[in-house]
Amino acid sequence: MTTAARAYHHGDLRAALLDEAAAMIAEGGAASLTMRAIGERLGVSRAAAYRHFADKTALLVAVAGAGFSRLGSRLQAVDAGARGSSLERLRRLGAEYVRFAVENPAHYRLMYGKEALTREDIPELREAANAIFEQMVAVIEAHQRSGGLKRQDPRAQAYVAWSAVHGLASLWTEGQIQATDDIDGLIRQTTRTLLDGMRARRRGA
Amino acid sequence: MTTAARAYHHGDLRAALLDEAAAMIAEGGAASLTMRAIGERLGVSRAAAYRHFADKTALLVAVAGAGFSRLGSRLQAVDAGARGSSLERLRRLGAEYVRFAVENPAHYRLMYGKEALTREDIPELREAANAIFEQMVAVIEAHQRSGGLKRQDPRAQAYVAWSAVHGLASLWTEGQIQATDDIDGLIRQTTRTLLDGMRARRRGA
DNA sequence: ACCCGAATGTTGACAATGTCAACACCTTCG
DNA sequence: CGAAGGTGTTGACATTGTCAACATTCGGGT
Repeated sequence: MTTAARAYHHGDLRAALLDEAAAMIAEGGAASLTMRAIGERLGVSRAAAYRHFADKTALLVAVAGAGFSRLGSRLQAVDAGARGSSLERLRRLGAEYVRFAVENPAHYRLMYGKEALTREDIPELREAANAIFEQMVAVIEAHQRSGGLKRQDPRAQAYVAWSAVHGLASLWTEGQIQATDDIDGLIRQTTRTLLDGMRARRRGA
Repeated sequence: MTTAARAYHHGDLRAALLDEAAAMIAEGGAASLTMRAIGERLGVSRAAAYRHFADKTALLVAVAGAGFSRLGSRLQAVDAGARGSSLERLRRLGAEYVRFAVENPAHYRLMYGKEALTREDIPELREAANAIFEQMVAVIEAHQRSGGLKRQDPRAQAYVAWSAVHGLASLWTEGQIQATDDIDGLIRQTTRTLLDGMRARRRGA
């Protein structure tokens, strides 16, 4: 069966490829991942990977997909174990998003940067990214209902929120933010500013 | 002299290369730009470009650099011709930033996405990106003084603002935002929300 | 236990690409 | 006008993604 865990020649090449690919990307960026090199590192031949992935893009897509899963899980975990005020819970969620990127910069870049992959639309990744987005929409809708947030189109508001956290994550992973800066402080300030602009108010605009 | 406009064999290959490279990137992404293809399109041989750029990366860096210049000019122009309230002027500035990205998606990706280039740090681009950032810092400082914005570390506040606009720009250029969405509305909502979170208030935080 | 088809893995080969070296051409300047 | 250097060309090579042909191993049916 094509499912997954098997023990043939190598043991479980497919899983090993995913792991190694992620490792190589983390070490030297997506560019350093070559089909020949990954084979060598795993002690198989250059073409071995083609028995498990149609081409290099497919491998990268799979790695990115795994990243989306992990990110989704982390967000869900934080949301589940949330306590404190509505806004503070939201803030933690945003912070967790950025933290994922900070901890897995190369992986995050792969997930959201088309450049490494082909320029074609890859449905699998679009769906994975979309799932993350829908997660955000749902949370925001909930907090709108509970009165913490302004009542606006939840999708639009989710895009705004996503922009803020993705922007910070992206700037960081691209090395645009001076390394000397205090990223945790920045995460805090970004999420706070964002939510301050999104929260429901009694008076003025 | 190595300066610029000359009229040798080709005319002005260097400039032509920059133009054509930008065009190719806009058409088919950075991946579609190959040294051989650009030569062919310009009617020169594959190695001709090497008389003007050390390698492919150098060409890409130059193109990206030109992008930073254009972006800087646009921001400056908007800032110069600003009218309206302090916050509205800032908002327009942010909107212009995103609009640049929306109008030049591939170019913007090249400018801020390391992936297309080598993973090494390219001082020239770091400086160019930094110049844009400093521009933001200066504007934000000014608006803090004039009382429109909260008084916080201007650099940190600039990072927050940059995150918001870059995030939106980035999500858009990466195709993460459904094409059916109203990008102008989104730009407006994002910049408004951001500034609402950044602005000085009379009462409670 | 044995055989067969499918699943895996290997090697050889090819095309595309970045890049360098050797060579040719044109311009400018003394 | 001739030398020097700037500019462009061609030939060649290493790297890489990928496919085809071939080899090996696993699992199941007899």
